Formats: sequence, structure tokens, C-alpha cells
Amino acid sequence: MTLTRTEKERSVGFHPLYRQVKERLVSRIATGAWQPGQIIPSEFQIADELGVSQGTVRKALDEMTADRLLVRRQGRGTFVAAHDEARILFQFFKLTRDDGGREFPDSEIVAVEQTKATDEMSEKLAIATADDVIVVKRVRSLSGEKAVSERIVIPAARFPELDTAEPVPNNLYGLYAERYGVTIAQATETLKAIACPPDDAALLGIKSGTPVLAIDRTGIDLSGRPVEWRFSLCRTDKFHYLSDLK
Amino acid sequence: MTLTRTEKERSVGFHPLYRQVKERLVSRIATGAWQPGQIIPSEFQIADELGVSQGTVRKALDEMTADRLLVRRQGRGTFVAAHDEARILFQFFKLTRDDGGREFPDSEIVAVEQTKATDEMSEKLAIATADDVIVVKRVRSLSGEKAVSERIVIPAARFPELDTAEPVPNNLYGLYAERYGVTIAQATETLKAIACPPDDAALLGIKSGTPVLAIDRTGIDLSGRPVEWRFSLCRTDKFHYLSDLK
DNA sequence: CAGTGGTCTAGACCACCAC
DNA sequence: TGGTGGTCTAGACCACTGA
Repeated sequence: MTLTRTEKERSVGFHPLYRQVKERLVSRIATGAWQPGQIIPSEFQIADELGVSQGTVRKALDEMTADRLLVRRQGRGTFVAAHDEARILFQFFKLTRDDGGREFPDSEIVAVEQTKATDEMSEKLAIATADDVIVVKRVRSLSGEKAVSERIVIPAARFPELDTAEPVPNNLYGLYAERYGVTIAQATETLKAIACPPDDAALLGIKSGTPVLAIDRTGIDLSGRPVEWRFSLCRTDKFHYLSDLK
Repeated sequence: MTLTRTEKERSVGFHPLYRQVKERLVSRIATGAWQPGQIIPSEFQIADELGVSQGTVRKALDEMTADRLLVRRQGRGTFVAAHDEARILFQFFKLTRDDGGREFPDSEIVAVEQTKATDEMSEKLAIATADDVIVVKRVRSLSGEKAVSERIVIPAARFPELDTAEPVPNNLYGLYAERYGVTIAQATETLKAIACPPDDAALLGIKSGTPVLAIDRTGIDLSGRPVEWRFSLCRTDKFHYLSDLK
């Protein structure tokens, strides 16, 4: 049995067994041993393998479910959460039509290029200045109406050939997960109201200077490292950003 | 023992024991039997009283802690969460200085009056048209700088004499909880970028038409009913709205 | 030191699903 | 009908707090 509480661990800092189990299981997702959508072994199988009780495994799985890393289905099993559109709509896409209808946005790619990171980019992504980055610019629509103009910056080292290998899909987080094994586990967004610059105004079909919602998002992976920097300008004349405070 | 699973309950719809326990304990907070900041009985005491095991009580308390209704302190006991400034700062006040410093805002009251609800107000608060409401207008500052101009609407029936009995405090949610036994458990916010109207611009000391962040918030109590409607205009030249996506 | 919450275990039974 | 997750229980022991 590898999972145990040694005297040293006990003295330095207390890490409950179920957290050690959780760390192990998270790393199985992070390394790709467990793929998105795949079923994982039953609680008893994991418990036997790690030499702990089923209740301890359950507590680890419960936390991972709360973190949206797993999906449990009674009677069927436990599955690695996929970055499908339904999940993204719920977790990451907060812009909604004013009538309340929620839908996954369409995307129209404006540009994809690989360049050297600016100081700002390298700081946001915690990489070295002038490291290669891939920059995607696109316009997103809701119900056929242009709603968002955004620029997405990702480190080229973690996403080789994303700019050339294929057309950039609508669901980027799904691509990150399936093709590159990178799971966006959480994100931090900073919101401001600004006057829309001319270039984005032209893309969105609105007048330059119109107030728009500026969203500055940093996407974080399973190990807590920043993976993506995204800057979005959103029309809010017919749409709004939804924030639930709980 | 009052908590048990009868044949009828079983056939109609399954409600696990720990949820029944939770409902009971939540209602103790809702009715004021347990006051904010007060310690509640130990897990074993509650278990004995309700005729269930300590593990079942624990699961109910765990959920209530996740809902921020309780605060657990190892070695000391479990306490009813108070609407103190630290909690509000974390849960409800999302506007932050651009340098990242978080602080509880000061308030300067502009007007307090009791009037008849407009159609919009009565819809937001789920009350009858022309029911009495209390309207508070105030300007809030961060680091001494005016940041928010807002209007708060609450039903007069649930907050008798709030407009006259005392000066309106900075921490409104604390007043709701302590004086009126109304706990704001969660809120829904809708965000838009708009051009600042002249009146609010004057209050904030900015030019009319400047893009500002408009926040439309509905505050919900423990039973899920809307209790407060709040409309805020926020300067975002030196501040930003923080949203964590998890 | 007593009392509280936190962890871990073991076992029983229920609800749900697929075969 | 067997296997999965979900609930409930009982008991042991650990970690933390305050008197």
C-alpha cells in the first residue's frame, strides 16, 4: 500500500488520505491515462488498487465531481467530464440573450497566426518573453447576430501546429482536451465597460465608441498553470453577462 | 423519531434523510431560532434529537456549509454564518481595484423614500403592483474614490420602518439579517455596458456618456423568494468586476 | 483534559441501469 | 440479475480548541 500517513507527513502538514487519492486520480486525467468521456473503474476497484476503503475513494470522487472533473451516473458508473458544448455553456460561456435563451455561439475565424509573445502575453501566460504564441482572432454570434469580437493567445509549445494542422474548431476547449490533453479546469475573468475601438466595431457591425463589455480571461489547467489568455469585447445591447452569486 | 421514510414518501419521490435534516436545520435559521453568529448544537446532539446517526447530520451540515449558511471551526463548533463584511466581500461584492486590492466599500446615502412599486419593481420582487416599497439611493466609494451609483428596492412589508427607524447602515445585508431575520442566501446578476446617464455621472464625478458597468441584481432569501432588487452603475476606469469560473 | 469537528473504516441496504 | 453509485449506520481514532 503506497498511500499511508508517515510520521514525517504527519509532522510537516496534515494531508488526509482522500486528498492523496484525489491527487492521484487527477493526475491520471492530467496525463491522459483517463480520457474525456471515458468511464473510470468502480469505487471498489479503485479502493482495492490503492489499499484504502471505498468510503475514502468516494470522498475523493465527490470532490472531483464538485470540481466538474467527473460526472457520476447512478447505476452506470463514473466518467471523466468532457468539454462538450453543454458543459462549456454552463461553466464558461456567460453571455446570454436578453430573452434568457442560452445557446452555444457560432464562430467565424478572422485570423490565426504564430508570433513572438509580447511582454503582456508572456506575463499572462507565465512564459518567457518572445516565446512563440498562437493568436486566434474570431467573431462569435448568437442567433445569427454578431455578439463577441475576441483574441485568444496560447503558448505554441503546448499546442504544436494548432495554427496550421486543421481548421480551428468552434469549441476550442474541446480541442485542447482531446488533441493536446490540456484540460481547462477553471478561469478567472475581469470585466470592464469600455468604448468599442474602431476595428472591433467594424467586425461587430456597431458604431465605434459604443459601450461594450470587455472580458479579460485567463484559463487555468489541472495543475493550476495559466494556459490561455482571452480578451473579448461583447455587445450588450441585446445580450447580457450572467453571474450567479452563491 | 419524526424523520423516517414512509412507504408513501418512497413511492412519490425519494428524499434522502440528510436532506430532510437539512431542511429542518435551514428553517431554524429562516425562522430566527438560530441567529447569525450563534453556535449550534454539536453533531451528536442534533443526531440524538432527530433520531438519526451522526454521519447523516454531518452530511446535512456539510451541504449547509457549502451553501455558506454555516461556518465550521474544528475544535470549537459549528456557527450560523453572519453577513459580516468579510463574507459579503467574498460572496457578493465583486468590484475590485485594478491593483487587486479588495476592500469593503464606504457608502453615502443620497435618498431614502417609501413609494408605490412600479410594474418593473413588482415584477422583480414578485409582489403586487403598487405594493409599498422602500427605495434607497447611494454612492459607494473604494479607497475614497467614488465607484458605484446604485438604487436598491425592497418590499416595505418585509422591512417595516427601515426608511425612518434609523440611519441606513453601510452593510445592508447585515441589517436585513439581524433586524428583520431576512438572510440573503444567493443573488443573480445581469451585467451590461452602457453609457452613463447624466444624473449618475454627476454623482460619480465623471462625464455623462462614459461607458459604465450596469449590474442588475436580484437578491434571494433562504426560501428562494426574491427580496431585493438592486441596480448599480460602476466606474471601471480604475476598478473591475471579478468573476471566477469554476 | 474534555469536547468539538475531521478522517477512515466496514458493512448493510436502496435506487438505478444494462444485459 | 448483477453491477454501479447513493444512503445510512456504528465505531474508532486524529486534530484542534479552550478552560
